[in-house]
Amino acid sequence: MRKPKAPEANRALIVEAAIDEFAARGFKGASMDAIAARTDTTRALINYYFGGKEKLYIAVLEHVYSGIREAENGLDLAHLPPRDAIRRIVEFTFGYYLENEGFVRLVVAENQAKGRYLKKSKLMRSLNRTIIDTLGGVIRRGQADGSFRADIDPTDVHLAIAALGMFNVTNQHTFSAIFQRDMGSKGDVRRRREMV
Amino acid sequence: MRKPKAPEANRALIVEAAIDEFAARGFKGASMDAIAARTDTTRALINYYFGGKEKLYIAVLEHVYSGIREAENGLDLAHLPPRDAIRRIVEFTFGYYLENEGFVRLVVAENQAKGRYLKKSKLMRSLNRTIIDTLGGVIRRGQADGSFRADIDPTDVHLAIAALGMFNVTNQHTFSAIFQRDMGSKGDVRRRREMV
DNA sequence: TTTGGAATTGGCGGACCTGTTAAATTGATT
DNA sequence: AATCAATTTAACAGGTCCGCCAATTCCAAA
Repeated sequence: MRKPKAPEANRALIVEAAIDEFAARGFKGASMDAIAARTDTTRALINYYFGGKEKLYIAVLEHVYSGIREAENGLDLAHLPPRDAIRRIVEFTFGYYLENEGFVRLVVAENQAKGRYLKKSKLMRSLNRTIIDTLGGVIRRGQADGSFRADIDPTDVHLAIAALGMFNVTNQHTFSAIFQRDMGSKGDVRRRREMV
Repeated sequence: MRKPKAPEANRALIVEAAIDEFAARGFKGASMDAIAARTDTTRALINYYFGGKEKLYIAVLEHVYSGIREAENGLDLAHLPPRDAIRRIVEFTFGYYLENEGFVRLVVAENQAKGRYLKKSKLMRSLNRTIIDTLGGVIRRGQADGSFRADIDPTDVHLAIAALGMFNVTNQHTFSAIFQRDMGSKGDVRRRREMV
């Protein structure tokens, strides 16, 4: 009793399952068998496809980073006044992190590994220039029409947006436990997004 | 050829080494043998002291949380005007995270574990009330003398301060790698602290 | 000096986990 | 129908890691 051949579908399934597993347990903590179980395949098959745990992890990393940058490119900010454009970027980012915990937790995992695997992927550098560019464009427009101060660095702005957005996801559990707040409740989330 | 008896000194050494190891590799990733090697002891001895990996991890958690809360209590804010007091809290927190990466990375690790171990420690709840109380006190004073708005929640303020401060440490590597910034350079760090 | 409990060590057993390899199976092509 | 490459499976070998136990050593008090 064999499964029918479905390599492409399997590849996609494996990547999705791997996102969850790596996000939940980090690189070392993740188990190839666990990923195989989630996809009704075997560890050997995954190795046949991706060539090992590390290669799979890097493939996952590239997949999720591509995902968020693509979504950002679809924001269509050109016709918005600078202040509204910034607000839109903030709300989008905050929401994206919330709906894609996998991405956020992978970034955390990758930092725990000191960025070791990210550095091995050439694809990354080109990929991530775009968010700074779009942010820079909006800021320049805002400076030209007087909405924004002159001494603003796009990378700094991105840092602030990312920091406040990620914290909500990454520190959910300790924050909830320590300060008796349900970080997940709908009302609170909306309020925090507004605050950012 | 045995080592002399030095249980108290050993206990302290082991906790320090465990902070580094757990911070660097997370709960599951950390190796008891690695901790033993750093302290010139053996895995069996550590188990004799702490009763297992999980108990040791919880002891470490309580140790580092006690550390930051004690330091916060020494801030002596009563004689400062509200705005200066807030600024002092921000600068202290930012600096403490930077100098105690171990603490920050342990918080990250604990969140990856969904706060499982933190919840097992009764000590935590009482410990962490203090930071919110001191912040609340400063904010009330500021609202009374008109420096601050009325609609401010101390927990929200703490969240913002913690988020921006932690991001610098936790996302150092991915941020540096992606945006070609050396997050560690002295000048940049000072500038970012001022920004917060 | 003896003794008893605390501290310390080495080693064993069991559980996981990963990468590989040889064999079995499938589906398309001839 | 036969063939052949692409998939898929089962099993093995090597490695790491943790908790436990029995034995040994240290120290202080009697």
